[in-house]
Amino acid sequence: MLTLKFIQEQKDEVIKRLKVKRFDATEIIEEIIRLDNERKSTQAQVETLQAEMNSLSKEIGQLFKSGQVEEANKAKAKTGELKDSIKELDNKLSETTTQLNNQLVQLPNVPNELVPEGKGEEDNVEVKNGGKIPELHNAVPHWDLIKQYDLIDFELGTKITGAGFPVYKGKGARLQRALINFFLDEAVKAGYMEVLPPLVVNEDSGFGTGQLPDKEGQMYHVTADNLYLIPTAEVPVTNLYRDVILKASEMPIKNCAYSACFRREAGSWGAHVRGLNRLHQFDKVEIVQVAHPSNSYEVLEQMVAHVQTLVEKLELPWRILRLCGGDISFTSALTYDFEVYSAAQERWLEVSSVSNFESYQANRLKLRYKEDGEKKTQLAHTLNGSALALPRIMAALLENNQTEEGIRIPEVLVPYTGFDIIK
RNA sequence: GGAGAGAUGGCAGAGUGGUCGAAUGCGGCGGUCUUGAAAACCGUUGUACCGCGAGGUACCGGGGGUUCGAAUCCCUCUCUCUCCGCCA
Repeated sequence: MLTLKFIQEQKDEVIKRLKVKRFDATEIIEEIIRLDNERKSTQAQVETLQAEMNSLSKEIGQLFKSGQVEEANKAKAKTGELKDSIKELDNKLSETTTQLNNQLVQLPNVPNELVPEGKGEEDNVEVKNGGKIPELHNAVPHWDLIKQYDLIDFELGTKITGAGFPVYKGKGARLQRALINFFLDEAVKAGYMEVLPPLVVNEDSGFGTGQLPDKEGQMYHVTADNLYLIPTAEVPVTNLYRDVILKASEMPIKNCAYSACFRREAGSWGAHVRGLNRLHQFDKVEIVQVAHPSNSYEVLEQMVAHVQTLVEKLELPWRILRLCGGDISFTSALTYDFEVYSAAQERWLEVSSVSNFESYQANRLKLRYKEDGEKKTQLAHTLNGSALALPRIMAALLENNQTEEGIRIPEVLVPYTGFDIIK
């Protein structure tokens, strides 16, 4: 969430920039400022009374100690009223604070200046592309290829779990594992430290990265223990740094993680979400960085560059989009999406999303740093990106590399798969 | 799942109703000494909020209560450890 200081000091700027996200913040900001001011004055009152109470209590203690019991009892009588006022004001204070927080979490992150105006996907701006779109005739879509070569079984998944939970089999499973290992190895080579996090997180973690309180419905909730299945490794990995004060010299922190990801995603199930295009459970390798505010945008560029090397090595046609205000997420300040071209579906598939959250998550996480020798703490910046999400990569690889003989495996993956063609 | 013990500052660990934001040790930082380092010695060392400032307030796992006053007493939740059971 945004800091109160920022909102108070740059109110008009916040309203203006949130318009790019198509969010009218005028009212909510007025309310936040009103509540914050109320909070401050109530707090001042409470603290004055508490100070009074503290000194009175000390006096009573002294009186008892010196045996002046009567005096002490007299003084005691005075505290009752004070106590009541403190209690009353204290209740008001916590009520105001709760209301303030409720408003604050509803305010999205302000977008960076680079974020273009726009309503939705169609207004995203292509910033770069590469690779070659293969020319295939009668290309078979991946949902048919996986049946033909017996790589993934959706019906079996439906039988044991439900729709959107595929079962990978034989070379399909092996290819999946190859991609995971390839992505992890590449990330480690690029300086990211690998972590293998829990796939289930608590409420605090969900709040820290911004999934809770509002996007509850998108996660699977283990109600018996009040835990959530992670929608992305971003959640557990970023939360490793919750309530942490770093030294400036420790940044940037670079972590990567493979995880299964779980999404309830109550969307439609038409042609565009067929096969591997949208699943309830899928695999992903995520890269996460905690960076100094002064260079977090350079870090973002590096992360984008890293993802680019992946799609290039996989020989997939790719393009990078800068998300417009209407398509960028609630918590992000700037996001680049990677898409790869899927030759049989004849459309671009999103396979990565790389974002700078600036201090928006850090403020929720209480993730701070100190400059060398400085006493005051400042909020760090957090970033993350998919590197990469597997299912659509798999879809594109299968569709783009289909030949008369079978499905050709890109060279970089052969050491991982142990085969160079699926027949 | 059953029984017991516990949760205090970066770490270890004292404190069982007032003078305790909290002893002491270690670690960190600064200094003295030294050509430099080590050792020794001296000093310093939590976070947040309010306030221009002086200063004030809160925090001893979380929440609630008792009391003029709570790290300390009571209730409750969470977590950790030990033993037993079960188990990949």
